[in-house]
Amino acid sequence: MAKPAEVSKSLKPLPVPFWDRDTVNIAKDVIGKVLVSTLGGVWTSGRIVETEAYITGDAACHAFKGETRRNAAMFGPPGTAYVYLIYGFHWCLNLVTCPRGRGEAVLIRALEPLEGLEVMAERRGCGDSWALLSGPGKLCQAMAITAAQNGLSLNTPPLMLLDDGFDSGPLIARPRVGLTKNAEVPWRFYSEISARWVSRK
DNA sequence: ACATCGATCTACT
DNA sequence: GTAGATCGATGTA
Repeated sequence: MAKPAEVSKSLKPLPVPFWDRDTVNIAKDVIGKVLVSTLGGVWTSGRIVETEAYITGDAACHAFKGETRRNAAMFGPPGTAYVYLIYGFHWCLNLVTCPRGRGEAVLIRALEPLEGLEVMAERRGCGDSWALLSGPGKLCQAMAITAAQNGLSLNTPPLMLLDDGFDSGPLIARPRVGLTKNAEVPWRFYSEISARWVSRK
């Protein structure tokens, strides 16, 4: 689907070398990038403002005990989506990182709304832009992301990860949310200047 | 088979 | 602050 008129700057896909580093650094560097969904025939987008890293040897990582049917997409190529259901209600979107087959990923926790606000608000049943995408389950609902997108590339519609050159500035590192295992490590990151859009401070 | 728990969110008190 | 919605993976038998 074509870009809407208001998409201005030089939006470009992330280059292959972007993925060629460790997952914690990818979790930091993906903040500021633009996530686009064209699901449902509607262009919706948001800027990533909050992420969490999940890596090999990390007891909180879904891949910790090896590959299962649920987490299989985590072992796919870098730059693809791992989508899973949490608490029986909410879909969560992860970016699979590299190297392929290690089962590492970055959880997308919050976005600053950019485009398609009306559709996203309708899907969410909520008109407050600050609450539209401020949580992993919320952003999937707003962008119509479900298990149907599990394993898809993030370089082609319906899901795209784009760079418009935005500088997110300094990041804040905090412990990840909702964990019992390995709960202390500060592998949740968010942009200080975008803090109004994050799920929690 | 059954019980428990989890990378959540909303609505209520 | 906490109850409740409800799915899939996992552990115990």
